[in-house]
Amino acid sequence: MKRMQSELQYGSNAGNRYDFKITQKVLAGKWKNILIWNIHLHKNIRFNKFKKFIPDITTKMLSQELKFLCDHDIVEKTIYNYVPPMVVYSLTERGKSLVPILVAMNQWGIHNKDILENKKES
Amino acid sequence: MKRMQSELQYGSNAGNRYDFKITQKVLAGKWKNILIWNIHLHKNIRFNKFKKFIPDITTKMLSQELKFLCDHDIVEKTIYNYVPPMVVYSLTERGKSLVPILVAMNQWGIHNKDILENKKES
DNA sequence: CTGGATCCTAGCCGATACTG
DNA sequence: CAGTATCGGCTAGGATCCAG
Repeated sequence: MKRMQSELQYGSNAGNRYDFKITQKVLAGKWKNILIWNIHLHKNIRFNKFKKFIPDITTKMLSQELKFLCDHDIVEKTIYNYVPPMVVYSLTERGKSLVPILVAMNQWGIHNKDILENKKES
Repeated sequence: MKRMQSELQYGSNAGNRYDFKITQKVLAGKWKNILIWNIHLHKNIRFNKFKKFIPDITTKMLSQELKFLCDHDIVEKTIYNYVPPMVVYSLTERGKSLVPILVAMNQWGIHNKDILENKKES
């Protein structure tokens, strides 16, 4: 057997637990963090509004990532049976508890923009 | 032209700035955060010690990710011209400023372990 | 309007072998 | 001891089309 890993990679043995990996899983990828951030900013968003706020995203990725976040209890969807249908997404309590981390990451990013150019200033 | 993006994807227009993307870039992937965390825990580490603390990593990934972190001024390497050679890695000030974020992510992970199993409890 | 299903590609990452 | 080079699989994510 190569490794009897769970869903996430820990140090395999070594008693090390990298619990931040759980958080990373939820924020990883190109879109998840942007989606959470936008829902946070606007409190709740309808499906098509995302594409207005985030022009580059495709419906596939939007749908897929939103589903991921709902399945992991970060985001909550409310369906109104109108014609045409209306679906509103909002943050769960768990999702809201993620915001401070995104804020911290945002702050760090602002104070460290220069790493984008400065590749190795000898 | 499709999009005149910089190195990172912002919302392309929309005035939105996702500065946490900068931070994500530094913590992204399978190993970068684990490496930073281990250097933080042990203050400084020699190359081969990493493989002791992180058994699953290959030398390729270790070397590659360490280089990335050095190039982005997160990690600092000190070379001692011994025989055999000895190289020690430590966190820069910038790298240390990343630790609180990893701590926060770690805390969030500990308090939200259940998302790993609970896929959608209706 | 709100999605799901398919196909396809670039890049991440692992396995393995080699070097100063 | 401390790396680099090469080959290749897997998967995240984009394009496009279809559906309730």
